[in-house]
Amino acid sequence: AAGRVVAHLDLDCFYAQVEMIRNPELRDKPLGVQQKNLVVTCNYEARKLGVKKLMSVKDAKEKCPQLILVNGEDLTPYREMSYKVTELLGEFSPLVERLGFDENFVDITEIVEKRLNQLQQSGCSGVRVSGHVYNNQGDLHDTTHVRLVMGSQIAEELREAVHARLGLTGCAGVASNKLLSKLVSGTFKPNQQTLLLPESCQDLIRGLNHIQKVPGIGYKTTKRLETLGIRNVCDLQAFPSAVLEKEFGVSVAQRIQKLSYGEDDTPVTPSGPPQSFSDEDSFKKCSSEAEVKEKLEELLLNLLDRIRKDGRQPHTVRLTIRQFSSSDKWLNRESRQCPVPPHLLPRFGKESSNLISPLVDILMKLFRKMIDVALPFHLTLLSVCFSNLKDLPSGKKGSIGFYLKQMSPPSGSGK
DNA sequence: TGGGGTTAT
DNA sequence: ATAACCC
Repeated sequence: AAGRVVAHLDLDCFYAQVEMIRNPELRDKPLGVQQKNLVVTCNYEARKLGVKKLMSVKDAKEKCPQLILVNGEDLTPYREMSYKVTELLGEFSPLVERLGFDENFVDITEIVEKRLNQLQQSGCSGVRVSGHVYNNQGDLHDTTHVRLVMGSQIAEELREAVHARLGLTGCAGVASNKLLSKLVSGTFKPNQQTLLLPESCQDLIRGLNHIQKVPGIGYKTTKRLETLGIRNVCDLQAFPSAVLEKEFGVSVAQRIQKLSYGEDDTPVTPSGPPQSFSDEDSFKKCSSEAEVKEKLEELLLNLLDRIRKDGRQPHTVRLTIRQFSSSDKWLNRESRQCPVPPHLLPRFGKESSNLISPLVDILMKLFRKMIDVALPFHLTLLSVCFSNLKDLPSGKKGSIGFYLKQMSPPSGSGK
């Protein structure tokens, strides 16, 4: 087996791009997408003027008084466009894995092999690289690189297709695994692509000056690594594996140490349709049962609509809350879940009106498992999640379609 | 600090 | 059910 060829696609400031498509007047103006008190992303016009991702609205307006803000708390337009991108990529290869709404991995090994065979039969030679090459190291004519170089051409075609069919621009990285493709995709930033050849792998990974930049090493792990005196990728590479295993357990220790060498053997796993549907809202204060009920009804209305369009039945409901706490930073979420009563399941295909009140009752029971309503409480977030999604028990063979593709139901002939 | 997602334990 | 990770 010769290695894989993986492309990572990362759309440029995705929410802002979607908003500019929805309203082209915003095209050439500095635009930010706002959720509550945050500018969660912004277009490049705004970035030129000093606006950054996740900047507070206050700071952003100080930096850039002309900034136009659109509310992005309802993710529906972004979610829909996101799945269109994933579906489009699925036309090239069945191996497409989503990461958030704006990133996709595509395993393009099979496409490369097919083209390689055609190329060999037609006797052509010389394969041109598309886009940048990281560090410009390595011999592009080296036959050991031909598959990756062809991968760069395919990545170009993926980006072209996304632009031509959906009007979106983005970056791509091509490398021999997911980790490296993702790391390299960000090297040239808007709307460009970069190929990583094996010679430059160590430069790429060791060039990360903080370990938290390594995808898979998050906040908690970084803190614990720092306790061990590990601050950068080189430290982690050189650290004794036995000691690391004692701190993190064998599984985590081996995984993160391999990551530090740029090694990642996890396959590109097709995401398929979503595993869960959730809707949440945050607020300054919610302190009565009546308010909770109101909020839950709103969340449910949105969710039931999405589930109806999906067509599957959720067998589990979960309620998540965040309680106000002055000191605690971010860890303060609790949840309770329970099965959806089987007699409610058939109602999921239809109008939400018969489902909403029994579900609110269930959610309020879950709520009372966490909160003693006889005492004062102060919530800052409510979230409802449906999971454990199952296909409808249908007598017919064959599973449901791909992703959220909705075909209009067959007209007439309702028996 | 938003409003989502996933997998592992 | 929580904890970690990702965007």
